[in-house]
Order: sequence, then C-alpha cells, then structure tokens
Amino acid sequence: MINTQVRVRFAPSPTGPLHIGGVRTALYNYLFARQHGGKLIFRIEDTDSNRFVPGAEDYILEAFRWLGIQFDEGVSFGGDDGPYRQSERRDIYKQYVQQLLDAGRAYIAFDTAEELNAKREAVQNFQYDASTRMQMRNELTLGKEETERLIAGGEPYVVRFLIEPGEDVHVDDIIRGDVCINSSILDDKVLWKSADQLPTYHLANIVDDHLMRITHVIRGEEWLPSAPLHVLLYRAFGWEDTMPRFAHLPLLLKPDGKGKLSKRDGDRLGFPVFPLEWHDPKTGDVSTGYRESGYLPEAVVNFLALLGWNPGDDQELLSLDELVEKFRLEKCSKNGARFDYVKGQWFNREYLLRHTDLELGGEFAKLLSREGIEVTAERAAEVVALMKTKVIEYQTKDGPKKRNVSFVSDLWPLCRFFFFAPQSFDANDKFVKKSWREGTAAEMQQLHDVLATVEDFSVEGQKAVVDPWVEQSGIKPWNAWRVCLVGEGQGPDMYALSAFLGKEEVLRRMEFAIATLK
RNA sequence: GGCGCUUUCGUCUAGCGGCUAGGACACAUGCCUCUCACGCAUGGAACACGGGUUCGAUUCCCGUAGGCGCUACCA
Repeated sequence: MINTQVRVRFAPSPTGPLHIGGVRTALYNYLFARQHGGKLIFRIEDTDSNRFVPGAEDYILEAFRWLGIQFDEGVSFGGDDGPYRQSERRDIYKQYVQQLLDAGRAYIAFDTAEELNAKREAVQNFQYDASTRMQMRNELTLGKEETERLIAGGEPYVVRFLIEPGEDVHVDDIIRGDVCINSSILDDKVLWKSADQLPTYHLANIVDDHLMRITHVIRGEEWLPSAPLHVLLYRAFGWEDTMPRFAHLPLLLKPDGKGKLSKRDGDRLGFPVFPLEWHDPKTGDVSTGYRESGYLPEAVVNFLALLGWNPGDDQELLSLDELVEKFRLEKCSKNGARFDYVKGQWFNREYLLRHTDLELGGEFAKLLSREGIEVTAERAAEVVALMKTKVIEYQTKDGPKKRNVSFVSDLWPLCRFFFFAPQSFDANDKFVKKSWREGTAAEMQQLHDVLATVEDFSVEGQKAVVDPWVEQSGIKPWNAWRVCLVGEGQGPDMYALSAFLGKEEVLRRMEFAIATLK
C-alpha cells in the first residue's frame, strides 16, 4: 500500500440533485487525490432501480464542471476499470456473490419483505442474524435441495452475508483512529437481490473498490456504523491485505435547530443547498442552486473546504491549488459542522471583490439586460466601482437585516437610480425631511444654474466649478442634491454620480425635484 | 431501545500538560464622512458537568449529560 498510487472515488447515487454535503465529500476526495498525485474516480451507484431519477447523473457531472473539480476516470471520463456505472456491472457482482456462496460466507434467503416486516412488528428489535437465522426461510433451514427447487420454481430470493457473532471488528479510521464494533450487533446484510439481479450498496461497494484498486475511502460519517461490515466483507473475499484505508467525514448540520442539513433549511432560511438549480422531474419543483444564486465557484469551494477542516493557521482565503497543497485528511475535525451560510456569503463577497470592475460590470450588464436596461460592460463597471462597497437590506425570519454586497445581483436593487430618475419623493422620508427645508429649492436652483455652465462634466470638471461656488456661497448642497438625483439618502459620492448621469440628465432631475418639492 | 461517533466564544475553528485560551464570520461601539456604506480601531463573547492521573489539566483516562449518525431487499 505504501508505494501504490493513491486512487480515491466519489460514488453518488443518481437519485436527485447533489447535496452540498456530497459536494464537500467530493472536494475532499479531489484535494486528497491531487496532493498525492493520485487519481479521482467517478462511479455511479445505481443499484436501487426504484430510486433512479433521470437527469441526476448529468446534473452531478455539470455541478463538478462548474466547481472546477475534475475527475480522472469514471462515467463520462473513461478509464480501464469500467464500466463505472454499477447497473452495468451485473455479471461482475454475480460472480463475486457466487464466490461467497461457494465459500459458505453467504446464504440464500426467501423471506419476503412482508414476512420480515411482520416479524419486526411482532418481535421487538428483531434482527436477522446468528440468533434468528435458523428460524427463517433460508438455505440453512430449508436445505440445499429445497432451496434449489424453490429457485428453479422462480421464487425470488436474496443473498445474505453470514456474520459470525462475538467478534470485535476494528476499523482504523484516518480521522477518528481505532473504531471498534462487535459483530454481534451486525445483521446478516442482504448483498444481492434476485428480483433485479443487482447487489446492494455494501457488496457493490466492496467489489468495485477492490477491482478499481481504491486506496482510500473518504466518505460521510453516516457510513461509519457499516464500516466494520465492509471490513468483514474484505476479509470474506480474502482481500484484507489490499483493503483501502477509511476516513469518515463529519456531517453538515442545520444552521439552527437540530439535525443534519436538509433542503428545507435552505428554503426556510434562504440559501441554496444544491450546487446548481434543480428541476424535479416528478413534482416539477424548482430548487435554487449556488450557481444561479450568484455564487462564484471558487467561493463555494473555499467555504466548503473550511467546513470541517482548516489549514491550522489564520489563513481563510485559499484557492483550489492552495487547498490541494495544504489539505490534510488527518486534520479534519471529528464533529459535525453547522452550515453557516452567512459566512458563505462573506466568502463570496471576498471573491467578488477580487474580480475587476470590468469583469463584474459584464455580469451586471447581463443582469440589467434582463431588467430591460441595455448598457455596455464598461458603463456597468462604473456603477459596480461606485456601489460594490455598499450594504444591502434583506429579509430574514427575524425581520430585515443588512449585509455587505456579496453578489452581483445585490447591486440591482441598490442601483436603480443610476438608470431611472426619481418619479416622486417621500415627504416622510427622514433623509428627505432633513435635507429639504425652506429655501432649499432656491439653493438647488442656484446649483442647477452653476452646473449648467460646466463644460467638462467629469468629476474634476464639476469640482473645478462647483467647489468654488460652495466655498463662496456657504451653501452645503450635498444632501439636497442627493435628494434631487437619487430621491433618498443613499448612493455614491455626488460628483461621481453626477458625472455618471451626465449634464443633461442631472439638470433634468434637478428641475423635476425643484418643481415637485418646492 | 441498541450500537457507534462527538463536545472550546452565537457559528466555523486554533490549541496537541504550564497560554492574559488565538483567528474568522456575526454582533456592538468609536473614528472617517456629502447620504448609506467600505475601511480602520475597539469591545463583549467559549474550554458541558463530575470524578480520576499528574507538581500542574482545555489538553490524557473513566463516567454523566447533550449533540449527531446508523439500526431496510436506500445509498
């Protein structure tokens, strides 16, 4: 194991959109593979035919493309260990199930789901294991001949793993150290179902990881209780010497309240839990995604990477390359992390501010276009430059709150006045009241007339004319001028705004305000 | 219920026997100022509890309590 190449895999089920926790698991696998010069494999675990959701596989692939997480082998990436879709590996599993059967490590059972449910209701804490298997309808109680007769007669059956009780099974977890579970609490897990000729997760997982020469299994903590079962399977196959090492990651928890993060939390608190927008083919429901909500992929990656791991120093902003370099699996925290989406917004802001105004202007121009405003990226970039350091008010369950501009889309509600002149003024607005008193209209008329004489309407050009007038007249025109051009107490520096709007528009807005407010 | 994992500011976390327990997000205040801000500065805020081990425990061990997960012919 020491000198073999690192090979890890991310193996989702195509049962719906990829959960953000799954994205983090994939990211950690990616970081680990890259930093060891290893390979990352993309496998589809579609052994439950009932839960298959069309479009899910493409969705997952598209999500990773967007995030910049690249795979080396697997579904849609090729490789020598295919097929990488478990539903296409029936023959392989069948062969290995037979191997277990032949070795007496597994047995055939005919108990139907209904029979088992009845049993569970009748017997408290019923478990299909060494203590009960001799009372059930299976190969061990029916005998070989009867078993073969039933199979020949088309009776559906499953193959169960025969677990020897009373053994302490140890799992050496990279994150948690030695984890020990007694085999007596494990049940004789179903490994294979004749009904769809497919294995269950446990069997498929072990066979595939072995055949694909996986060296490290990095997965969510929900798998920890079944890790001993997996160890036992490796042993039963005689593969213990090449068994991968395990690392069970802590789960992502709700931002508030109890339990693990769910889709509902996102809907309730207003943040995405999926990387991309998802249209549920069954219900028609649409769930927003990080991409569609205006998150930058590098911000999502950085945010997720630090939920459960940190570089050990005070650095929080790390590029994908830096993460590859600094990530340490053994330094991952052991306890679940509450999903602090507010910090996610902060990360996005940091990355947003690292883009040039022109890049952001291009995005903003697209957004404006959807509002029916056609401007060039350069023009939009001027607005971005003036407004990207502002705060936006938003709604929460505890009422309105404020936060810094974190998304390009935050700009739009703040920037309407750049494109639309005030149509009316709120006389009760605190700022308007404070700024517009007796005589203000006359002062604004003076400023209007002064501005009318300005030839060069750039910031500098206006200053050259207006500053001396301010000095000489003693009039502080700023707030009232703001009322004229903006309509309320917000916005950028007045000269900057005025220069952006241009002389004609500025004079027009002032005339309207003077006429309206008197 | 059983089994396993886990427990440092509100949140994410640093700490790996001796620290004024550090940082970030969030929050509050001040400065700046033409509005709202940004920025800068400052501040409040944590070792779950009880036993051990030790000269000394946030740190090691054991309990208790909380949290999380698993307990399917789902992954």
